[in-house]
Amino acid sequence: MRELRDADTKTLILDAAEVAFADLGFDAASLRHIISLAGVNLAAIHYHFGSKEALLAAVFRRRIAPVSAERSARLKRLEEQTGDGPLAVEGVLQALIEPALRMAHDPELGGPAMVRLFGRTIVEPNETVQKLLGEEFGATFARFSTAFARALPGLPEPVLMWRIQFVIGAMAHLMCDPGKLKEASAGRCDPADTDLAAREMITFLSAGLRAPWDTGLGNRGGEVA
Amino acid sequence: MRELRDADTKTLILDAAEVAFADLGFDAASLRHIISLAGVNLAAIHYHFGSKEALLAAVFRRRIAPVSAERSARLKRLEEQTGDGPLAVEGVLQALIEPALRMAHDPELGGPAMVRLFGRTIVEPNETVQKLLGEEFGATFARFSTAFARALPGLPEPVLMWRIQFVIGAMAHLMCDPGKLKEASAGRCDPADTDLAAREMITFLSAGLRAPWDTGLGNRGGEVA
DNA sequence: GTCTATAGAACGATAGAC
DNA sequence: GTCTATCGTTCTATAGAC
Repeated sequence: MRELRDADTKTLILDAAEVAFADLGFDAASLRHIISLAGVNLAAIHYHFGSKEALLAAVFRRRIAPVSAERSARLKRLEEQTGDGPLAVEGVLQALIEPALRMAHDPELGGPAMVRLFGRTIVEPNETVQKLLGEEFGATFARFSTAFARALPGLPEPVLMWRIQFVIGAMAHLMCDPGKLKEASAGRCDPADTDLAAREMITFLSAGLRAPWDTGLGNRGGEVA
Repeated sequence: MRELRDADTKTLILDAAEVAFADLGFDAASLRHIISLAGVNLAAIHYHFGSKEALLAAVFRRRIAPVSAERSARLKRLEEQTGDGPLAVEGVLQALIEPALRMAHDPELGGPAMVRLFGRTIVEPNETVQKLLGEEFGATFARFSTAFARALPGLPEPVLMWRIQFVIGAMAHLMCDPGKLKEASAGRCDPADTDLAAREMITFLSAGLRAPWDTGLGNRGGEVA
């Protein structure tokens, strides 16, 4: 466990970069802004990380492993408890959402800034960032796609693909810009209440995922599970 | 109707900026990139628009008025047809989504690039861009918030606020990065098929909006409408 | 209105002393 | 490992000729 009181330069940079990338986006967050937040020298970034791009990768990798592990563990537990039947959609969503939102309450996991950065990364237009996202999230994405398919037997695969994109979009939007909800609701909705946020998301998204689908024959597909 | 064959400098710049801002984001799309797309001089941008920020505002304003008008008209028609009862959720979603996606097929309305830009703007971290979005979208947002409330009587307002954010997030993600769905589905889902996209979105989102809600007392709220 | 030329600032990255 | 100083580039914005 690293002591905060004498955090080394590398950690100071990672912490500052996390906040800067989350709030401003990759392009707009300059190395000079990051060093001023971290209270270190400009050259230190290149010494420890090599480049801006490598810094983002380091920030991301530091936090994503615990989240991915927790997601995977929850999914595995759900699968074991379920046996051979279809998975509960809510359970799969929980395994996807809660480990990400849990970061907000634990500075060890990154805190609220890391939640924002996770969301931001998904909608970041920069190609380098998207490549990094694919490398770091690809396995998790595939794992959950399969789980959703097993939770929604009968749902045609293309329809599921559309719906998974909606799930990701809704998650990303709330995670990367929680201020918007607070502002729109004049403070009555608090995105910092992550237990509530998870519940609201799971309620909404599970209903969406389970919606009857259009068979393309003018009729509707059956209810799922 | 403006002739494309001898479009004036101002229009050339607007067209190029639309594509550049949509694909790269506001910060990453440089004026030099835009003038090279447009085939005009760098000074021309400042002469016609004054600043990069003012250029984005001009790009945005040129296209948003027809969309907002169409959205409002559809909502009004729905309200007139409905009378005093609750609005159909699907109808409200249609009025919100279809006018935006319709841009893709009509170069007069901006084409596919403008759909991407609409989505991109929503998730753009730049403060200036968010201020512009608030000014241009605020009235529409308020109008549709009211319509959703009327379509979902009994749904507590804070819950509705959460759900509207999920709707916006799902829309924005699909609009600003249609390539992701195509890639994730290995080409089997085509986001360019906007009729299908609208149907999939409306099916998913209306089910989410209508989901039973948690009353906070351990029981569930009634079904809506 | 359209251009060339350039100002002035900020950027990522690096060399080299300590 | 840490720093200062600076390189070379790119950015938005502008001055001024035509």
